[in-house]
Amino acid sequence: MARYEIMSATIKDVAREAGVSVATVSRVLNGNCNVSEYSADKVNRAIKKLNYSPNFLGRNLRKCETNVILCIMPSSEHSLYSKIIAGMQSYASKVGYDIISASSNNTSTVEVRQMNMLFNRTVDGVVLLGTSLSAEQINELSVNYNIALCCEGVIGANVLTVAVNDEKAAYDAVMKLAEKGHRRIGFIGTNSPAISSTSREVGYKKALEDSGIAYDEKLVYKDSFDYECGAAAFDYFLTIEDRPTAVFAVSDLLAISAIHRSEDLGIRVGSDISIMGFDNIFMCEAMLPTVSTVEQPCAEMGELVIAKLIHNIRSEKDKDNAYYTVDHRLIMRHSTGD
Amino acid sequence: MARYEIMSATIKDVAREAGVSVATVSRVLNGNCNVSEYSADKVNRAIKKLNYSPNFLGRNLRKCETNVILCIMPSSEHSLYSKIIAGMQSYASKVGYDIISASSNNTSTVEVRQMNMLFNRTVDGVVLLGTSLSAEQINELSVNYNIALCCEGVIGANVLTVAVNDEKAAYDAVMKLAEKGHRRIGFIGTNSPAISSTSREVGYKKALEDSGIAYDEKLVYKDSFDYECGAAAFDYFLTIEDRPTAVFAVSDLLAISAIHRSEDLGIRVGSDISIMGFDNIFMCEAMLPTVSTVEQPCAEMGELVIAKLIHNIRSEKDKDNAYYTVDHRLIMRHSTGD
DNA sequence: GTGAAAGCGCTAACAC
DNA sequence: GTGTTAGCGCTTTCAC
Repeated sequence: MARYEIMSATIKDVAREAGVSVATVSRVLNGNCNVSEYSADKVNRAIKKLNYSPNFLGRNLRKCETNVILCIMPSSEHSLYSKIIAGMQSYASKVGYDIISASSNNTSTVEVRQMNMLFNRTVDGVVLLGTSLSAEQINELSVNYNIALCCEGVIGANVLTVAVNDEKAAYDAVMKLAEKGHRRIGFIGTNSPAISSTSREVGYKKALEDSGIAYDEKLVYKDSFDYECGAAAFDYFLTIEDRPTAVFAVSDLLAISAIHRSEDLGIRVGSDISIMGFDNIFMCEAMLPTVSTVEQPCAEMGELVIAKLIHNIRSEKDKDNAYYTVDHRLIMRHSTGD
Repeated sequence: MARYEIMSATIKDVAREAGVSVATVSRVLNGNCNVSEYSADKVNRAIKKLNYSPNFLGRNLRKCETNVILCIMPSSEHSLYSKIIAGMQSYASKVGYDIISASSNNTSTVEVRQMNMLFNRTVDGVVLLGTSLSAEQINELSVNYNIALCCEGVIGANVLTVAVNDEKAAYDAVMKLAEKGHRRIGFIGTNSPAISSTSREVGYKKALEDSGIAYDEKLVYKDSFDYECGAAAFDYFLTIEDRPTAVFAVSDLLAISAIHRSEDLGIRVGSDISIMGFDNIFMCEAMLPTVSTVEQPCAEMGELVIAKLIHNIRSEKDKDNAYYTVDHRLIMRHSTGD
C-alpha cells in the first residue's frame, strides 16, 4: 500500500519505545492528568527520540472533528478579504483552531467543489465571504453543516452572518457629502443582487431623501464591480446635463477608477469634484489624491464570525443563526476635499 | 462520543440501503470497473437517497494521502501571492488536488504552527512563498516531507524551487534605465537576507558595471519592504550631492511610495526622474503615473511548482530538488517616461 | 494510574 | 463480480 515517503512513527512505536500502552501515550498527548509523572516522562522522551508527530487523520476520524475552518472567498485579490482572514486567524489560534482559505474565483462550480471539504469532513465549518449560493441552498446546507456568512449577507438566508450595516454605511457616507453642500450626488453601483450592492443603493436614496434632495435616476450608474466600470460611470456622468458635484461608489476600486478618469480629463478630484469609495483598501491612502471611504472593521468581523461559528460547531443544539452587525467608520480624505 | 450535528450516512448505510457489501460501494465510489452495472446503479441510487458524502478522514487515513497541498505565504495582502495561488489551483484542480492557503504574517512561530498540517498528515505537501526557515531546517524537513519553495528561494536549500532569476531580472531593469541614458541610478533595497533582495542588488551592480557606470554606494538605500521605506529612500536621495536621475526599487510598493513622495515634492516622475519597481502589482497600472516594473509570471510559477511537487509526492524515490527558473518580463510605463 | 480492546469510515487484499 | 475482513492511527470506555 501507499505509504509516506519515510515510514513515520506511530503512537504504537512510541508506546513500545516508552514501555507503556498506547492508551498512556494518548493520555500524555492529550494532556490528560491521569498519568504518573514517571510514565509521562518516559513517553515524552520516546516522542522526542522518534521525532513523533501524531497523525491527525486518525485523531480526527476518531473524534469526528478537525479543528479546522475553511474560509471561501470569491476572489483572492481583494485586500478586504485578507484582513478579515487575519482577524479570523487571530481568534481561531487562541482557541486551538486553524483557518485555511480557498478562492472560488467567483465561480459557483469551484465554490461547490471547495464546499466538499465540509461534506467530506476535512473541515468542521465554512465561512463564506460572499457566495453564489441561493438563500434556499444555504438554508438547506446549514441544517447539516456549520456555515457562516461574513462581510456579505444573503437575503432570506437563515444562517449565522456578520457584516456591516451596508444601508446605514452608505447612508452615512452620502449624508456626509450632502452636509458638505453637495446637491447633485452621483451613485456608482452594480447590478449584483448582493446585499452589499442593493443595500448601499437603498442607503443612498434614504440619505438623499433625508437631505431634501430629489432622487434623480440619471445620477445612478450601475454595472459591475470590475475596475473599468468606475471610469465608465465617470464618462457617463459627464454626458448628463446637470453633472454631479460628488459621487459615491460602492467600492474603492470603482471610486479609484473614476478618480483616475477624472484626473486624466483634467477635472481635479477633491476640488472640482468629490468622489468617495467603500472598503478602505490600502490604495485609498497610497493614492494621489487620497480617497475618502467607508471602513469596515475587518479584523473584528473575522474574529466575531469565528467565535460564533465555533460556538455552533461545539453545541449540537442551539445553533446561533443571528445576523450580527458591526460598526463602520467614515474616513474623509483628499478626494472629497478634506 | 462527539458526533456530527446530524448523524451522517456512512458507507455501511449505503451498502445496507443498496443491498450490497461495503466493498462494492467503495468500488463504485472509486470508479473501479469491477462492478456490474446493476449493482452500480443500486449503489448510486442509495447514495443519492441517503445524501451520502464519503468521509475523507477515513479514506485519507486508509490511503495515507489527502490530495491537499498547503501554501503558506508570508502575508495575505500581497496580490503577487494571490496570483501565484490562482495558478497553483488551476493546475491542481486538473489533477484532483486541492490547494489551501494560510498566512504566516511573517512570523516564524505561526509558520511552524502551520507546517504542523504537514507533520500531522492533514496535507500531502507544502509550498512556501517565502519563509523564515533556514536552509538547514528546510533541508532536514525535506528529507521526510514534500516541501517546495516558490517565488523566493533560499540559498543553500536543496529543495524544489520555482522562481524568476532575480539577478537577471534586476540586471535587465537597470540596463534598460542605463540604455535610456541614465548614469546616476539609485537602488532601493532591503536588508533582508532573502534572495529576492540580495540577488537583485547583485543584478543592479552588474548592470552598472556592464554599462560602464561606476558603482557609488551613496546611491544604494536599504531598509525594509515596508511601504514607508520607499519615501524615506527618496528623501535620502535628495540629500546627496549628485542626485540620481533614475531609481530602481526591489518592489513595486517601495517604488510607489517613492513616486508619491516625489510627486508631493513637485518632482514629476517620468520626466524629472524615472522610477521603476518590481512585481507588476495591480496598482502599477492603476496609478498616476503608471509604474514601470518587472513582471513575474505568477500563474506559470504556481502551475509549475504544483506539477513538480505532486510528482515528488507520488514518487517515493527520485525526488526532484531542482531550482527552476521562469522568465520575467520588463513592462515600461509612464514612471520611466515611456 | 494503567492496559486491553473496540471502533471511527474507509480501502484493498483475498477468497469465492 | 462480489463479499469478508484486516487494519490505517487514534481515542476512549471499561476493567483492574
